[in-house]
Amino acid sequence: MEYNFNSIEQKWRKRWADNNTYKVSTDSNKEKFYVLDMFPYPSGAGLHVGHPLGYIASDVYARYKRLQGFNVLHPMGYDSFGLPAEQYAIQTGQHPELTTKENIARYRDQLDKIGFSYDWSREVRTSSPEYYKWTQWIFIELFNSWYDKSADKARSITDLIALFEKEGNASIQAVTDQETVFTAAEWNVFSKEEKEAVLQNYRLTYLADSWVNWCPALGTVLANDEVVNGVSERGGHPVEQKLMRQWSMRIKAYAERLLTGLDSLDWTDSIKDIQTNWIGKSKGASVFFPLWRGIEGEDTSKTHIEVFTTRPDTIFGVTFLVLAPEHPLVDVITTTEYADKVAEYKRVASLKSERDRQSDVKNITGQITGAKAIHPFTGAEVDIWIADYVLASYGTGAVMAVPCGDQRDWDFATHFNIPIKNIFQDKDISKAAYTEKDALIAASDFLTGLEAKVAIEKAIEAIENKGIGKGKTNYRLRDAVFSRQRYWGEPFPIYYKNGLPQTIAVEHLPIVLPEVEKYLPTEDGQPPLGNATVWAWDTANNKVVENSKIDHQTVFPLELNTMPGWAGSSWYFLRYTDPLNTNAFAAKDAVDYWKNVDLYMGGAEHATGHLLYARFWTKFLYDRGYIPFEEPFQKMINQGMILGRSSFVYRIKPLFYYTNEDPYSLDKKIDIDIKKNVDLNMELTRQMPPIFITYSILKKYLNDPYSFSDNNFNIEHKRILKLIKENVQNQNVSVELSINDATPIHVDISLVDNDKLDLEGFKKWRSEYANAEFILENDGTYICGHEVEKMSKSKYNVQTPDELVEKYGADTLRCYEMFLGPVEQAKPWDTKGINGVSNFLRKLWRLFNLDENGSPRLDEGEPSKDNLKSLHKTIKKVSDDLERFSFNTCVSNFMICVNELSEQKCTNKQILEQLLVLVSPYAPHIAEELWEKMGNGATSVTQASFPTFNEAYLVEDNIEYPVSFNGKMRFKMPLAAALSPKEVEEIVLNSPEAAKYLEGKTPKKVIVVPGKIVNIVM
RNA sequence: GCGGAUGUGGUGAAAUUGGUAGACACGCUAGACUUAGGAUCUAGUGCCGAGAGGUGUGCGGGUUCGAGUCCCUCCAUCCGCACCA
Repeated sequence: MEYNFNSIEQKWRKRWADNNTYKVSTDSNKEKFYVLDMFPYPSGAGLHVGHPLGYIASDVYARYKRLQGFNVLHPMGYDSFGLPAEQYAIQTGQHPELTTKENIARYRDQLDKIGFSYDWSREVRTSSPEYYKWTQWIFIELFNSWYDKSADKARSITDLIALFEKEGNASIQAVTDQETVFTAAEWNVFSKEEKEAVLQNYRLTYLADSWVNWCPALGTVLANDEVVNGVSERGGHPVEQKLMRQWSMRIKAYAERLLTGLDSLDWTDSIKDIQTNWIGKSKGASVFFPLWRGIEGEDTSKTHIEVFTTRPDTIFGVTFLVLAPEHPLVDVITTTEYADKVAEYKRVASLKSERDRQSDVKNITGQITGAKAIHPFTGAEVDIWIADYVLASYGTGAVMAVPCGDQRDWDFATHFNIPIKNIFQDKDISKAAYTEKDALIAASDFLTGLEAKVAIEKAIEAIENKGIGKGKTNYRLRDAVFSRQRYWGEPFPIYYKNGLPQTIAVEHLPIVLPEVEKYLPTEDGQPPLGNATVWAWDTANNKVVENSKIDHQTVFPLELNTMPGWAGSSWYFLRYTDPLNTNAFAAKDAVDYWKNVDLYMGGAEHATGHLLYARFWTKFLYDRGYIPFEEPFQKMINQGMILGRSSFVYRIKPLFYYTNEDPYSLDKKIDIDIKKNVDLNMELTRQMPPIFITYSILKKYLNDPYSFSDNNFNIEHKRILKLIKENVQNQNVSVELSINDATPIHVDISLVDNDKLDLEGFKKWRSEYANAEFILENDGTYICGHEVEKMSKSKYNVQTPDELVEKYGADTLRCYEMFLGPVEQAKPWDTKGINGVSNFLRKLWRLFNLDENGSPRLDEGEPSKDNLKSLHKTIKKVSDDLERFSFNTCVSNFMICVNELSEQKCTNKQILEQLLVLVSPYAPHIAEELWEKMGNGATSVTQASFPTFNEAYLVEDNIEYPVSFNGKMRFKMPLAAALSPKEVEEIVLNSPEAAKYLEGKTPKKVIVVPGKIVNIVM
């Protein structure tokens, strides 16, 4: 009976769905295992073969864990809010909800064909109100929380208010933007507005004016990681800086924990490094430099510039200060003498985009302000400069310049002839700054003679004792802007009363996205929700009502922004544990049981976005006691991208010229000739069929154009040339067919097999190629060129999983994607090898020796020693390999096993049954079918147990010892495994094979590694 | 510039703790069978060489009886960060 994958796979897809084979429940005594794929955004383009790579790997692992007896949670859903659907809506007027639904249906259809073991009853969609109700709830929880540094966790804002009422804010250790101090008495008489203004500085999500990446074309704000090279990641539109009132997330509060938490995670170093880098921790000190404005008698004791430095040990090397041009004190301190120049410098700096400022490193610019600061230790006066190499957004926006120890300061000082003071013992700083930390400090009062490490501590101590600063840790991580001026996102559960944000109680959630007529920003620049006519909050009836009812008494305007893409994806893994819960984001027992994700599979491109924000929200929910773990994703594997293999045809154009006018002559009439010839070519080329040259001839030419001669052309070339000549009526016209301007043209990969072009198909592909002529190989084929590129429609190299499932079956596709190579690695997609995998499954099928009715004719007796050895070798290899996520080598070993069993003509039932279980995570359909045919119809192979490895079957009586001389393997010698190293040595040395290499000499040394190798040193 | 990853046949790759480099496939070559299918089977296939043999894991060096694997230097490709004080 033939292996008919199409009907088998269809049958089992239906059977699994009907029987709820992959449904899991919390209620279980089994140990849990949580396998999750990164949330896909359902794009209109559907899936190509690159997408399922990670899904297949995680599915194989999930199935493997099930066979091992774990209760495996393996869900799938959609990150279904997002810009593309909105862009499409703007263009077509089609509601994003509709396109999103269609795209999801398409995704689902494609996913279903691959045979994944998802529990679809747990599907979630971020854009469904039942889901985003809880996204809104988390937002409110963040709004109602503050970060207590002394407890090092988030706490309820009501605790904070109680503290304010009792003791004011002076002694509260919080992560806050609050600068002024108030007493309990003062707090208690603050107005409601004043109180809220203060609380905004403490809340974990808060309103603030912030500089944002404004994208006018999209009418929205983008996060830093959504901006690539100054244009929007999606769409490539220009982005500018704009000050806007926005919701922000106080992620900075978690900077330290996000950093230290990385140690406990089983992620790649590369991702951890990216996050470490992004958080950007630096230890040092902030130091106050008192100002001296040069005006006699003025009290300057209260005015100072705060700088941040990581090298307080070099403070005696300070010869000037530099402020960022945007620093608020610049205008205050600049003397009248330099006012114009400073204003001009600031103007020029403001014109430069962030990108220009970054790329222009070589051009050193700066402006002296005329103001001077007092060195807090030496009392010396130092000039204060402004320069755009200092960033307003980092540290304090001011640096103490130590030109002897910092290269940028050195460059600046050298450029402007500022003195450089050397404070390093025996180090030359005439050519460059000395930036290493290994020098002894010199000429630095109490720091002289100390090493940097000691001196840093000493300096901080002195700074703190003197009251001129303190040790400080700085983070590069910024608070995250959380507002988007978009339609297709979660609405905020916020309305405004007297301009103050008010939250809506959880029992009235979700606040459902309103209908709008247009998805664009309003004419007066409001976000798209400004177009909604029913978008006001009625506090009396607790519902959304018409805008016309707004009276600012009981009916108030709702927030017009929506949440960013990362809101819904920051907690979705929690929802899968209890997706239908209407009373909580998930029931406590569900979260407590499933906990965090054990294996997370997805791309590395979310390193600073999703993976950081999800960690932040998880830590927050942990702090507030909602979940029992601090990290969302314990182990992560980043699958590599699958690249496309594009195929090319090469078009050449004939060159026509008048015979009586040599095209290469330098005649006086050359201009006229050229024009005549150009006209001739334009006219005649249009009449000619398109001509394509096979790649192998072209390759010869490209490899060595100089020695390429007409002899390399074959008879085809002459035929075409003749054909063209016949087409030209004019007798005075000559023609050449040169290949040096051959144009590569992408050709659809479905027309190419093994680099051979389907000529008839190609002619039908495009009407302009209908009469194409080809310069072919001698065997009459056309060989295409190829290149590895990203998969894209325009390159005609997209391979969809659907086509392959149709042609080879889902099991073959699954095995082949795994067989390609290590999952983490980027690799080109090439269908060439898929036949090999398809053959493997057919060979597996044949092992079962099915008769015409599909009943296997198997041997029910005891398996042979060889059978057992082949099987147990595979059990060991496959379980070892799966434990280290080496999916590709498993497939190879299945092949080896099937090859061996075929050779042994094994039809043993026990052996084949266990083999099926081993293979089932990779090829579930064929495994189920054969499992059933073997008489296990009552159960599914998914309920089987992973076979147990028995070492005994692998024990060898004889070992083929490789015998090396000086490390080079010369011959092999079969010897009894029981022999001692000494005995092995003797037998080998006395063998005739060895004599050949010994040449009568006595070896210097003989090394015998029992069971492994013999090495003879001559 | 800094940090990370990767580099092995014509191709995808394997070699888990230093122990037979190239398993398993693709492709290619030759052959068998055939009602000519993109089927199946057999043999061969890193490179150089007729052969004996030599040589070989990006380059160069080192440690070791033995190195794809460990150490040092350099090169290339990809990714991330980048005036970060």
